[in-house]
Amino acid sequence: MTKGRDKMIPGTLNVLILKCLSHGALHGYGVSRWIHERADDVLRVEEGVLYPALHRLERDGLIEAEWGINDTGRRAKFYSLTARGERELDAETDRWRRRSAAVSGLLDLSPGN
Amino acid sequence: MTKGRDKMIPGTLNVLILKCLSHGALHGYGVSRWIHERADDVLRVEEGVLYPALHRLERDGLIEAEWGINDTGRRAKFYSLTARGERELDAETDRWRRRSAAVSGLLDLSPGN
DNA sequence: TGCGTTACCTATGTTGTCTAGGTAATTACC
DNA sequence: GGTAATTACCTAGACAACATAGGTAACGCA
Repeated sequence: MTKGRDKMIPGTLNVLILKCLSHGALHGYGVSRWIHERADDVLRVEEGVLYPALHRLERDGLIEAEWGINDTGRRAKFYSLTARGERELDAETDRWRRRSAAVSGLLDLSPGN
Repeated sequence: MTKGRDKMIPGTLNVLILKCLSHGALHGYGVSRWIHERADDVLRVEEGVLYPALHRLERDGLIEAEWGINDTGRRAKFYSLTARGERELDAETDRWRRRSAAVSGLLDLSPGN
């Protein structure tokens, strides 16, 4: 139905952001590139989706932001995981594994049941 | 975050319904049970979610409905896949595999990258 | 000077899910 | 005979999230 490049699986963006930040603090633009590059172009986060998501996660206390300077001396807002964010990452990762396995299991059923 | 029983992964309900109907015509209530039982209680479709989804799929020409009688002589609306629905099932299944593999791949990355 | 990239942001529309109802017929139980 | 559970269908309203389409600004480079 959706033509062209793939976007996100709804409901997976938060956990992907948390996962990305578990490797260290990073700014929004970097998160977007991280997801896109490591997913081999299969997933892409539009900026109009990413920034609101970062703000929600910050509002919910799962990540926290701090203005800083990147490698090239440019100012950027660096996000990092809070303790709650780490716990949430673990919980949501488990949740994803359980549920995606269930979906894949159903889709793998052969026509004869 | 979400307590108790799991619900759907957003965006997967349509393809699961199509998959279910690929085993033969079935009424809405049966689709709901099929998903719930085969997913070992990991996924559950509430009726308030299922019926609107069936109506959307019918509106989009992916399934078609016909009133009939079930095993126990009770009247029920049986849904079956159209040709377009079958093609859509294949396309969406591929799409799911590609994207869920990407998500799982990211979540499986070890902390050191 | 102008383009591309990095970096951030918001607004609006649309869709989909969640919750919470409601109807009606049949079956099972007390 | 009454009532509860099950099967089977449906809608309405709220909310969250994604898609799209904008916009700002600073920097590097040709």
